[in-house]
Amino acid sequence: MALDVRILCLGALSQADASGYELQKAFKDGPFGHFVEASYGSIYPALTRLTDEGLVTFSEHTQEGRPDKKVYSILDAGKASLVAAISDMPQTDKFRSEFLFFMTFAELMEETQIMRLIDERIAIFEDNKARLDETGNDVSTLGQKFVQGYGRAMVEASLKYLRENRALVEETARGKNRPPLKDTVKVNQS
Amino acid sequence: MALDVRILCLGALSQADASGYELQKAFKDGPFGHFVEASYGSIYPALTRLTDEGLVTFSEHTQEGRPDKKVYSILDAGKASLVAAISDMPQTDKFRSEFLFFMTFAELMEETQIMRLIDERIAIFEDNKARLDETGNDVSTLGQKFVQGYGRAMVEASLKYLRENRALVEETARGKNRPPLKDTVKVNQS
DNA sequence: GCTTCCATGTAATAGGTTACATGATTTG
DNA sequence: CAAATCATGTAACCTATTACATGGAAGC
Repeated sequence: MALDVRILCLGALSQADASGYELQKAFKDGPFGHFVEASYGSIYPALTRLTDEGLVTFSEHTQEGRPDKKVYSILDAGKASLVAAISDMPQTDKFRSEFLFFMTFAELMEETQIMRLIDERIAIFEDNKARLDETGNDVSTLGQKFVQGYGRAMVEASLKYLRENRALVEETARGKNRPPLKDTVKVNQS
Repeated sequence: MALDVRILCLGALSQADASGYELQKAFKDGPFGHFVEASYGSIYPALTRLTDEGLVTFSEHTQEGRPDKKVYSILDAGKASLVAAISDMPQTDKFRSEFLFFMTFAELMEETQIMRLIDERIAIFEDNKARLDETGNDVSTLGQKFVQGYGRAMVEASLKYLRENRALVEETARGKNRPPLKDTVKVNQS
């Protein structure tokens, strides 16, 4: 698989040296955050293996008041490996959404639950948006800007859709003389 | 995990009886297509297990000119199980994009490769859009319409962003007296 | 004639997550 | 005083993918 945790680590290390701990944070909150994820249980073994393969090195840093850490740096072989990886054709995105699956069965839920689902969704995307704006400052290359812009476009489109349809669902749930819910979903047909 | 293949199968079977083969097709091309996926290697064992647990049954259908098939139906216990599953709070979406990861390292690629990447992406989304319009006819419930509309909104936002930025990247790649690529990415700031 | 579609199923393998173990320090 | 942050690592587990096995019929 082209996008395993090892390649992820190489990608992050190509931009800045980091420890395993920092890599996890970077995947979670950094500019990769919205389309990538990895746990410590996969990052640490990946770094060990990358070291064994001669793609990265590390130096140990002793810190006062904090645990020691290993700061990894990418080697030329690692850079070559990254370039090779991004020369393959990318697989199609994997998007797995429990929210959308749940919403498919909206008729099995109560209105209050549906609204709660949508509201939480909106809150999550507002968070995402805020985080994108925060991290906006430390992106510099064309690629990073493109990716960030893409993320922002998606978040904004999601929020727009959710807000428009939230209002419609709410209205319909309140009034009883109105046409059935299923005819009121507002779809943005281009 | 709330959204494993077993729940996926229950969800699909709550809407219509189907064989394992048909379920895979439904996940791939049907109304779930854009946010769910499952292979035969996971569906068949899942159906066996659901049967053992008394959540579904099947009847064997012998067909002329075609292999026999087992058509599965959801039982009341299965429906209850599905309702229980969608009562949990959904996990946040998992979105894993090789395309975006690759694009992050655009400076390591040649312009032609970047353009190829973007063009293929656009083609994929146009396909998705066409498929959404095709399957648009057999969705009927509020939930299905909501989910479909969401998918359409995402696809359209993606296409819009890709097209706008494709043009910009192309222009910048052609002219040499222009500002560097990294300053030209068009971001839709709300 | 080759490929795709129909149809089910198993085994090997890969890949990851969760939980655990450990422990000082800072923040609430 | 409890919780979160920093920091690394391992082991058990789970889940799903890939490849394989099988085979007729229909479409190109």
